[in-house]
Amino acid sequence: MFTFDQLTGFIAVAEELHFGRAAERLNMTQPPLSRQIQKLEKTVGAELLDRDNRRVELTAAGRAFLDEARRLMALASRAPVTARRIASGRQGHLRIGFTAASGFSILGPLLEEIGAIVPDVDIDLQELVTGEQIQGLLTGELDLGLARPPFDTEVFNSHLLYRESMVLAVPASHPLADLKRDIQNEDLKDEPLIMHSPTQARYFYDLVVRLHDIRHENVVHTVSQILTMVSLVAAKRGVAFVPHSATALGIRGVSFLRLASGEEEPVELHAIWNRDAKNPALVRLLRDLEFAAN
Amino acid sequence: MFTFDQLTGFIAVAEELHFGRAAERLNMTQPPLSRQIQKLEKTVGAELLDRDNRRVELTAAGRAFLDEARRLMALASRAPVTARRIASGRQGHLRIGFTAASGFSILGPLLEEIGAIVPDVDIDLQELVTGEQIQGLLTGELDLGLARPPFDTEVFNSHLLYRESMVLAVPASHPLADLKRDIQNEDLKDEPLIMHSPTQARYFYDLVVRLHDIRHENVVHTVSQILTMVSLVAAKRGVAFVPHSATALGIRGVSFLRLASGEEEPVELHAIWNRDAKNPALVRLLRDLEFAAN
DNA sequence: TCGAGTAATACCGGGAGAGCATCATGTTTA
DNA sequence: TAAACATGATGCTCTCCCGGTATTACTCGA
Repeated sequence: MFTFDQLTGFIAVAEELHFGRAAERLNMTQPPLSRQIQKLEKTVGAELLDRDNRRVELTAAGRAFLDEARRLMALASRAPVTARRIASGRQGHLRIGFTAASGFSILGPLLEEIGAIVPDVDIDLQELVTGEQIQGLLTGELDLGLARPPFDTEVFNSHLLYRESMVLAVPASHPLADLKRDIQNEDLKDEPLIMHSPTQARYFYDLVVRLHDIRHENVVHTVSQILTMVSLVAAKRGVAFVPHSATALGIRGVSFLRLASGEEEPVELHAIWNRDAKNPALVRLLRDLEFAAN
Repeated sequence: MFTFDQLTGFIAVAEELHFGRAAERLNMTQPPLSRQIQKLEKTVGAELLDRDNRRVELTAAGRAFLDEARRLMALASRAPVTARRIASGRQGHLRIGFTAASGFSILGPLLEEIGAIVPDVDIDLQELVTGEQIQGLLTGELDLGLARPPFDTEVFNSHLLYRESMVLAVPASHPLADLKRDIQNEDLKDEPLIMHSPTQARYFYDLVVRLHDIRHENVVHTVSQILTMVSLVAAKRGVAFVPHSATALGIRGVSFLRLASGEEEPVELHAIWNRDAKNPALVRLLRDLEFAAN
C-alpha cells in the first residue's frame, strides 16, 4: 500500500510538473521526492508520470490516479473533522452537494429552512455537478444532493424542489437583445452557440436538444458549467441556453431573453438522497421537511 | 496525518473489539497495535475506542470514523486498479475524428469492432474534414482520424480501411440517368458541374481532376462537403462526382451513375494516428485491430 | 562543445515502528 | 479473600525506512 506522503508528493509533482519546485512546495529536497514517486508507481503498478531529464508530464493513468489521489486526500482531511464534531457532542453533520446554478436560486432559502429545522446540525456544502453528486451519494460521501434528473429511482429517493424556465443568454450589444418578442428557433440559425457538454451536463444538453432545433455546426464551445457559459457569452463568444436562475449571477454585459418554446418551465431541480441512508440528521431533516419517500 | 496502517489497524480492532485478536489478524503483536490506535486518536483529535482493561467498544466518534476509514481503504484499493486498467488500455478515452462521408460507410462497423475490442473505453466522435483531423492529431486533441490522403507519413502512421469507386450524381430526371452504359468524359462536356473545393476538399478535387477531364468553365459551385454536393444535385443545380458511399445518404431525386474511368476504386479512406501517440487505449486498439505500423 | 538545468542514484544518519518483556488492573475462581 | 487469569499499556531495543547531502547522467541550447 502507498502512503499519504506519496500521494501528496504525487499531487504536488502532477501540479507543478517539475520535481524541484514540487519538492520546494513540500518543504523537502528533490531526491526523496523522486524516490517517493518511484515507490508509488511501483505499488500502483503503472507509470503515472512520463519524464525524461528535461520534461515531466502525466500519463493517462496518471491523470486518472491524480483524481483518485485528490479524493483520497480530501476524504482523509475531512474524516477527523467529522469525528471531532461528533465527539464534541454536536448533534450531527450533513453533507450537501449542489449544482452551481442551484446555488443562485434555491440554495439560500433551503439552507435557512434547514437551519430552522435542525439548528444543531453542521452543514458541509460542496459544489458538484449532478454526476459527481450521484457518485458521492453512492459512496456515502454525501448525504443530500440538489441535482437534475435523471437518476436511478431504485437507489435514490427524490423530491422536486423547483422548476424554472430556460432563457437565452446573449451579449448585451447583440441585435437579438433589442427584439421585442420571444426568441424563435429561426432567430438562431446563424448564431454561434455555446453548448452544454453532452457528458458533463447531460441534463441541459438533452433538454436543449429536445426543445430547440440545434444546429451542431454552430456550436463553438462545449462547456459543463452555467457560470462558464455566461462568462463566455459576456466575452461575446456566442449565445447560450441557460436556466432562468442564471440571471441572478450578476454578470455584466449579458442579456437574458425569453424563449418561445413549448414547455413553460422545463428545468427541474430535485433534492435526492440514498434510499438506505442512515445519517440520523438526514432522517430527521427529511421527516420535518415532509419530503415523503416517493 | 494518520497512515493507512493506522486505519487498517483501527478497522481490525473496531471489528474484533479485541486488540489481541485484531493483532493476530494483522500478523503482528498486540503492543504496536495499541500504540497505532493511540497515535491515530491523537492525530484525529478524538477518542475512537472506549476501552478499559476488560472491554473495548466504539465511541460515537469512532463509529463515524470507522465509516470514513472503510471508505478511504476502499478508495485506496480501487485507485491502483483503475490506473492499471487505463495504463493497459482496457479503460480510458478515445477521441476519433471522421469525415462526413465516412460516416455513411465504414464508421458504424468500425465502432462496433472497437466496442468489441475495448468495451470499457469511452469514444468521443467528431465530424471533421481531413485537414481539421490532421490538426487535431498534431495538437493531441484527437487520437485517431478517419481521413483521406495526403498526410505526412513522417508524422502519421496509417492503415487503409476502405476503397470505393467514384460515381456521378445526377438529378433523377436528367437524361443521363436513362443511359444504359457507363458515363464517359464526353458525356459531361456541357454539363453544369458541382465541384469539390480545391482547398477544403483537396483530395476529391485532385482525384477528379486526375481521372476526369474537367472543363473548369462548367463548374457552377465549389463546395467542401459531399452531403452539400448531393443536396445541390437534388436541387438540379448540376452533376457531381461523389464517392460511392454517398448513395447511402438516402437523398431523394438523385441517381448515381457508374463512371467509365481508369481506376476501379480510387477513393481511399485511411485510419491515421500520430506516430508518437501514447494514449494506451489507442495503442491497445491498434494492436488488437492489427493495424501494423507502416 | 560546453554549460545550465533537471531527474536519478549513492551513501549516510536519525527516527519511527515492530517485537519482547513486563506492568497495571480488573475479573474469575477456588 | 486471595490467587490465577485476561487484557490493554508501557519500557526497551533493534532494525529498517526515509530524508538530506553529494554526485551522476542526460538533454538542450548557445
